[in-house]
Amino acid sequence: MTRRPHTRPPVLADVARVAGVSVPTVSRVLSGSAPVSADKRRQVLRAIQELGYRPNAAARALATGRRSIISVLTSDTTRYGYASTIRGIEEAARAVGLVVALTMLDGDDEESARVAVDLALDQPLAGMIVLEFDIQGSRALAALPDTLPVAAVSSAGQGRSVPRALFDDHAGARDATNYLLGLGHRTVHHVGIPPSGRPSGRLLGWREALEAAGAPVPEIVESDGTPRSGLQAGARLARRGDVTAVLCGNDEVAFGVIKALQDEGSRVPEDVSVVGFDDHPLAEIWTPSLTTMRQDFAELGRMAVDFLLGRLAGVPVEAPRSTPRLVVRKSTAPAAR
Amino acid sequence: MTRRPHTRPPVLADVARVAGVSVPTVSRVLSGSAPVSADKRRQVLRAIQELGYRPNAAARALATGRRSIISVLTSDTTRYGYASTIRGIEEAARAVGLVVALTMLDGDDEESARVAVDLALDQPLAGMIVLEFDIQGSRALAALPDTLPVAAVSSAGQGRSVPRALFDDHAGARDATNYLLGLGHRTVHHVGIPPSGRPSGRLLGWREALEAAGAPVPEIVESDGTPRSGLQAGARLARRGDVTAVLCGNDEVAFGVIKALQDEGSRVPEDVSVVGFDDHPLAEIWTPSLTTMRQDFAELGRMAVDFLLGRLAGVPVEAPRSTPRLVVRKSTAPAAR
DNA sequence: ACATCGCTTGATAAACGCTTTCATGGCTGA
DNA sequence: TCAGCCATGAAAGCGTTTATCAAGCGATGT
Repeated sequence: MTRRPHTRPPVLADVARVAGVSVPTVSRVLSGSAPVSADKRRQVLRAIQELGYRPNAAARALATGRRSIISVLTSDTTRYGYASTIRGIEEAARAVGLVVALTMLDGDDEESARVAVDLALDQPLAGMIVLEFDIQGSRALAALPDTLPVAAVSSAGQGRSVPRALFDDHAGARDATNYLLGLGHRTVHHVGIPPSGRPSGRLLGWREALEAAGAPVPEIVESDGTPRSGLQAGARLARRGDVTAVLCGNDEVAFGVIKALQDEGSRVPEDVSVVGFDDHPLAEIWTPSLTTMRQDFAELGRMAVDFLLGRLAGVPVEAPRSTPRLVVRKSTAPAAR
Repeated sequence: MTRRPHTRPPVLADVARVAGVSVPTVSRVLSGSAPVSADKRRQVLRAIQELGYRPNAAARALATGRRSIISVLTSDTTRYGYASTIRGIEEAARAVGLVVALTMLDGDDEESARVAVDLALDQPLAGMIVLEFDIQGSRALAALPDTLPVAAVSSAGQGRSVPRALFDDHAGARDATNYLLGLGHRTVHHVGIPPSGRPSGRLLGWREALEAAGAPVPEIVESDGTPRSGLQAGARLARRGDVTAVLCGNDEVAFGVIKALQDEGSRVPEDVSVVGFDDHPLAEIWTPSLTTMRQDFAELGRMAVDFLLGRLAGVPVEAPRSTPRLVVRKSTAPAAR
């Protein structure tokens, strides 16, 4: 049982009284905004120590007008890409003394986007970062008032209304597809994940590469981005019979696809090559280890913060961009002849 | 290029002026704390709409003394257990109109714990939840002032100084070990993950079950909780030669252990049974699918919030407790004779 | 019918805890 | 002795909420 102190917490005036100085003097010691003589400073510090004084954040925010919260809006916090981006944002924010507030967007109608946004805006925000990896993110972006500094983290080629830190999954998907074509596969199938609005960059890059190579463009197999949906997608691919190469929208889906293919008797990579997207921590110890497009999400999150802060400071910053890199492992092989 | 409005945001006084009423009247419309005539109310609402007014959270917090932020301290945001717990916390907090602030504890010395705690305390906090899954969490807990309402999420059997929402991994590990012994295994090896202080509940439950059954207690193999470290642990186990059953500290480690065992020529489950902990989303599609102790982290997070809120309201709430449940899949089998 | 009372509604003012501007008084240095 | 500097304190905000007060107005009692 911890003692619940019913006495109100000490305030600046208490410190001043105990130290025998005026309120502004204490404030100056705290902020260093003006010189204070050595012994007064010492007395003040001692009083602070003694009383266990902590500045009231609300009062400080009100007086200074400085905001110290970055709000992050996201539809998910557990999946790899999301969680890593959030980690990057938090690290960068913490490095400059800002705190990250997290609000989930659950429900993909506009009403719930509005509710979530309202909740987030109830805080005194320095700025906001929206993870626009999916439709929920886009909805939230649309529901934001334009008076607030916002940065989105999203796939290149989305709308241009809001400043964005971009990951170029368009180029990434093109590279991955070309890699598979280069292995001799006649074409490449695609397991899509839910896009944030228009067709995803991954889809576009994939299609572009196929068309450029004169390869047929197969029908897309949809998934919701989870391993379980990958399982279903894999089963459908296995039934087609003519599939030799698959590009998946993310690694979690790729895991499911591989599993389903194996369950249906296809060997990976001997019969079917599979490429993922993101480089999930388990990709390298999957069986077979997964060839994937590595995406540095944490870096992306950090870039988003720097970008937002730069804009806040009035410095014109170019929208940062991160391009995924191919990591070749054991889930891909030259086409069988 | 979005228009950057250099005009300061509208305040209550602006609304009052536009609506032609006094400031407190606007406030009353907003909070409903006192009746306001119908047409004044209408005018006020129209003015709010027109100006795009948003109450200043800092001012409101200062005036009311109400705090709307729950701070979450955690050493990790990406791993499954952590991320899921955070999700549960966020959901429960949002349901009651609170916002979650996330601060990472990175560095396991006391100094960095103090820095992180200070940053978090710079906000006007309703309360704090510490994820005490590891030593960083314990450090942070120790660095907290005792004037703040705190709840920890931790393993049963840890210290009692702070109110905690508990997950009973002690009982879970005992159950898992008994299950393996029941399959006829002579003993069960354990791959540990970093504890939060004293020996982890998982370790204790495991040892307790072995001793109760009169089985030998093998030396523990350590890991850091990542798949990669599981790989090393698995390799070491494979070299021992006499291992037929392994209880892993979490699923990520179990994945690595299985992979390494397979690489070394052991079959799972025919030669070695492996049990994980947590029920990671990939556990069911691993090859072989992973038998594990399912832990409902999201529920645990929700319980922690309810617990904290109950204590804040002065209602004496019993510390909630969640016990993991065995999920049998294909990574375990009766001992070979 | 008139003064009185109670009730609704609006306004004035104080408070929340801090920062910041400005004025003041004591020093220093020439 | 006086200009100039420094440390310090008094006071005015920051944008809300809330208590207190005053005014308006219909209803009531005689």
